[in-house]
Amino acid sequence: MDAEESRSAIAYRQIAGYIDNVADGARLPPEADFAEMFGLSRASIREALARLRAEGIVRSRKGSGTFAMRSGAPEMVRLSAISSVRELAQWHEVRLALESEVAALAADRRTDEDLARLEAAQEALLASLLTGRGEREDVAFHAALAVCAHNPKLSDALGRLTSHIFSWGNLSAQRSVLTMAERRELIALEHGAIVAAVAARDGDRARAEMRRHLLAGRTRVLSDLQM
Amino acid sequence: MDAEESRSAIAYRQIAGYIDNVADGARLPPEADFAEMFGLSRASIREALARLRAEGIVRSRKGSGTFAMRSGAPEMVRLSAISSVRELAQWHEVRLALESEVAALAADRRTDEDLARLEAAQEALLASLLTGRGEREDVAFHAALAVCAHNPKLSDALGRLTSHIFSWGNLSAQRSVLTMAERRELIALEHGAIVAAVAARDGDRARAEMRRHLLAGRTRVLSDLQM
DNA sequence: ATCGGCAATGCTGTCTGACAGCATGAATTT
DNA sequence: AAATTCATGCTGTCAGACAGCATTGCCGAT
Repeated sequence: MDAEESRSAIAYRQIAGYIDNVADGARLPPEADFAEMFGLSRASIREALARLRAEGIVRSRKGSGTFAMRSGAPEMVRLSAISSVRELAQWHEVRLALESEVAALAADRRTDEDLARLEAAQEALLASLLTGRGEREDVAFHAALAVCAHNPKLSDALGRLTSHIFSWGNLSAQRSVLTMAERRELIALEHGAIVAAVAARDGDRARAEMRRHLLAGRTRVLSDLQM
Repeated sequence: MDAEESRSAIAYRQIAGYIDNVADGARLPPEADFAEMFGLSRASIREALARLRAEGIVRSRKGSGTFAMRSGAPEMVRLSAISSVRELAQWHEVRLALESEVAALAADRRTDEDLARLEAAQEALLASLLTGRGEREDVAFHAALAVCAHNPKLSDALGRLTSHIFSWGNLSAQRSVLTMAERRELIALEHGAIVAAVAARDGDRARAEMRRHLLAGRTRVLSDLQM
């Protein structure tokens, strides 16, 4: 089910959960206690705390202790590093939410020029899949769709999120269970359905097709990871 | 007066400087080499690397090495001050995307305790609407719903976004075209439909009801603004 | 009794040494 | 030449130890 989560990731999750049930500014248990609590070494605890420190969730003072900083109210949503399959799945759900809305808005608001650019992006993607993995062209397709939605905030957030998720996949082993031909056919089909819905200005259908596309992609990725 | 810089801070500065002079995606020297270079222990190097990992500047792969990720966007999106109705509408669309997905996931994944908390939040909201504007309770209701979705990334992003939007529009509720009684009735109706869908574990209906709720709210706010 | 200093204790920061397990490239075999 | 095995390098993790800062609480001086 869950591909082995690293020990420091376990520590991170546990400590984050601990902080959720604690007052703002409260002092956390010593690292040694956390280590004993979770059955991990102090090194793993420190690894997790280093991440929490970097995220502003926690603050450590030498000789004094580590303190929860829940009111660290950053004015932005941070894309913290993805360190487990679980986190990848969570970000993927955020992407699904944004991208399906983008598809619907794109169908409602697209101009004819928008549609032309979208179709061009789709053709470029299919062409590049004959020779390479077409990863960049896939991103370009989704970017072209985002433009159609005419909502800069939404497309900006989605763009950063997508590249964040892709950067994880870049460094992980790219061993797909699909052949290039199968992959190309699937993308042609799924993207094609989205383009058709956008062309028909059918927002609900565009949303549904995008959901199908992303959910299918998630299934493919997860089955790859379980090989 | 030099407040002694911690060793891990030195390591962080040095490694960050090293990364600046290196290509994107390049492989960094092994931790042991960094340690020898800077005259520090591997523990301090790892402490610095943990921070760089959390910031998305580097990524480590077990058995392979640590790699520079200069293009890693550290933040999802900056919630800059809303300075126009157009921007408000754009953020509202982002919220709509996230919140409707949250509603669907909440219906799929809620536990019985989640549901109890959600219903309690709804009752608290209705009670507070008898005396005040119930703004804080409204936020609490949506927060309770976000908990049901069991996706920290998604609920965190949504929470920040919602408070951002609310910080702008807190005056809109004051000069509303609706009487308090009308407002209460509408919220009872719309929230009640969402709660019912979550209780029935009907994700699609929860999504639809949330969309309706937010779209109705947008219409109300915009009509207020045009008064 | 109050206040100032002082020792004891607890905690984080850092160091050292070691080992497991994954990834990669080289050597070897077919 | 291709496939397989093997050797090596690197990160992740563990264990134990010590330095130095903060805080607590005791003790003595006034």
